Amino acid sequence: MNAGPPLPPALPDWNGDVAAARALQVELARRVVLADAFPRPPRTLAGFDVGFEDGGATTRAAAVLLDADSLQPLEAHVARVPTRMPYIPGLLSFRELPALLDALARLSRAPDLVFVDGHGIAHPRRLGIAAHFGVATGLPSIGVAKRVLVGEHAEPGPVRGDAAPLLHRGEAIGVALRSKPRCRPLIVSPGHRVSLPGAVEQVLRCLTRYRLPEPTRLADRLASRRDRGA
DNA sequence: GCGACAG
DNA sequence: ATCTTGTCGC
Repeated sequence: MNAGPPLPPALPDWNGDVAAARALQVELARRVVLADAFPRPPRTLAGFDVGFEDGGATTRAAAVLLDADSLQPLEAHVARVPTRMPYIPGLLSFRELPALLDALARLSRAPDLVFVDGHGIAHPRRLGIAAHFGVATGLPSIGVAKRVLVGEHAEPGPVRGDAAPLLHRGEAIGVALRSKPRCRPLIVSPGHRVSLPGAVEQVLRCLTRYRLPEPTRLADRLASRRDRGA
């Protein structure tokens, strides 16, 4: 194996110490691998997203497993856990990861590639929720966010597939990708065991008629309560 | 000191 | 994220 140094505690109980949480992110970010290390092409994909109930007291996470070729869902699960921490920009993963891991455990098999709603390395310390999820589980992951957290980018062209690099402190940390005409671009960034070009390539492969790629779109519907049966 | 700020 | 109806546009 190639385990490398053991992982620092990924989810310490929240005690309000923002500085300590940030320091842990810097430590975990060192474990992120930005090279494509997943089955190519992948056979199964998984999409993850989080929502809240009871005025935020309960965190609800959705996990959807899909066939990579047909993009059809194979399994869908929802996990509910008590919310332990408030939302703090830059520390999102500490708040949402517990629920996501619970949802992941419900899948009957491990996916070849994971898509998480939120950023990968397009984060102040390069550890957005998708990257944290990847390092914590060892699974290849990609971050698909609807808005920028850090960095700047030019307006991408109007055609699906047009992209503009997201830059931060001289680094290309992601891409603003036009996934659908007349819609704000998605911010795609590598999570773990995926390169930036690889992340964009895989997201493009999952686009149909909507703004979000299928894995994240399906998880989004389950997590956000507007999953009107059928 | 004044904004910005994933979900 | 969530609170919320109808409405403008393709």
